[in-house]
Amino acid sequence: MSPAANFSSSNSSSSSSSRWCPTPEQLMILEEMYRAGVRTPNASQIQHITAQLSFYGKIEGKNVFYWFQNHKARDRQKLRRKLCKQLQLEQQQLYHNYYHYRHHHNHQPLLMLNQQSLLGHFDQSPPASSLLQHKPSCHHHNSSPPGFLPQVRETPAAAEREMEKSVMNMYGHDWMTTTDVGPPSSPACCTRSTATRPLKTLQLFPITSADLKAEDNFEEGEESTPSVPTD
Amino acid sequence: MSPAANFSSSNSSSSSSSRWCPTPEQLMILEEMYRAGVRTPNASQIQHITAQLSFYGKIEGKNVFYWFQNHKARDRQKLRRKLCKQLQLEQQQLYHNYYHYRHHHNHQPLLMLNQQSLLGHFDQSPPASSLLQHKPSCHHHNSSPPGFLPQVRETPAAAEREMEKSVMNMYGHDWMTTTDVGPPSSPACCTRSTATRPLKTLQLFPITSADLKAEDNFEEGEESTPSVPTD
DNA sequence: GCAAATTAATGATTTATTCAAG
DNA sequence: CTTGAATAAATCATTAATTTGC
Repeated sequence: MSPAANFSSSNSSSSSSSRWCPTPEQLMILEEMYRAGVRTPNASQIQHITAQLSFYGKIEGKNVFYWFQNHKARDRQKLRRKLCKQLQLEQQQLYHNYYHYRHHHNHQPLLMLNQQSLLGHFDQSPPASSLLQHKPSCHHHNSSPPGFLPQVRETPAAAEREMEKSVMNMYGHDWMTTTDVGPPSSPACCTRSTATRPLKTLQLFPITSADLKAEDNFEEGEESTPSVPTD
Repeated sequence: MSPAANFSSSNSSSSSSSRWCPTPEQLMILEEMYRAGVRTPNASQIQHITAQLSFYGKIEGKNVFYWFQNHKARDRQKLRRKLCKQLQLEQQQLYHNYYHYRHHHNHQPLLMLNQQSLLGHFDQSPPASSLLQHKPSCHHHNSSPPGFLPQVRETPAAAEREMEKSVMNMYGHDWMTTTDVGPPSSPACCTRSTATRPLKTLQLFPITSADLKAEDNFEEGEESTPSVPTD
């Protein structure tokens, strides 16, 4: 019966599965609703939702209820942690970047560009583990409380200020107009016109949240994607 | 495709080119990074990337920023469209099955499960006819919510409050005991084997990390814990 | 073959949401 | 309840592909 509706509910007969296992369709719809604004549906809403979702697989009202509860909570949690991590990473990387930038001045055979190091400095390896030892609520400090930059002990005050600034104007679009890094010395191997380059000193850039994605995991879906372990 | 090694004019001498045109090398590197997991680089990361890419042609931080933004968005868009399509197809098939199963020649307004109507379904029953229209749009929200959906376009806070209240009602457990909203005869939900009789003292069933969302880490339960008060 | 015209991609802006801090 | 921070979604705009008439 209903081959089309053959969601792979792995618990048809096993009867051992004690918990609901949302089918992709259910999950997608739930997320869609969440995105649309549903946060804590009331009883009748839950009934509706459950009725609808039941077409895609076994489901009960409580599942829906809990799903929204959990999703909301985890969303919040995720965001909070993201902010924390981002700050720490940023501080750390700032130092690294400076170092790297100074250190990197050699020519690479076109297309070779040591992405390795670049990526290495980026999200791939979240050494945050060591930084985030204290899992408890990482208080974000908008204005950097005087005792919260333990990892940056090496970062000069200048860097700190830089960061502050860059973090500051994200949508002021200030960084956009003045942005332009001065390339070491372009070997002019560029295939494009690449006329002139203002060669300005680097300026502010948009702070764009953590790089380590913990939020798009839904769509990224790839088998071998690094997709950082989140934590 | 696109030898890309040709003078593409456009930007001859002055800055006539109004927008950045990535060189193949730059593009390649960017894509490599994206593949490697970089999604939303922060200020310092953008600095770094820009510095590196400037080796291959003129580029500014904002270009890098925008590139990642767009790439990510369009990637997601693509995937979403795919999912929608699939979902709709399944719905159609479901409907078809059901249609044949029950009324060989009658249009039955069975629960239609298209996202939009789903969202709107809280309010009123949507026209089932649209189900067979096979509309590939599947656009999320925007346009205008068909039904009402508490806060799709209204004051989120207000709606939130509304829902908060409803949560209280929830705890009446009424909906929980009612659980399993039996679909007409859902061709696929004949799995009422285990949960036919909802227990009053239900255990908590957090969303299980099905396949899409990899919620591997549940650290602090925080408010996510349903904790059904039981009054 | 080649440009004008048309369409598809994609860079750049704007707008709407979301959560949390004050 | 308001506001700040930071997107992600939607949209605008320009460049590259392509189609088409000559």
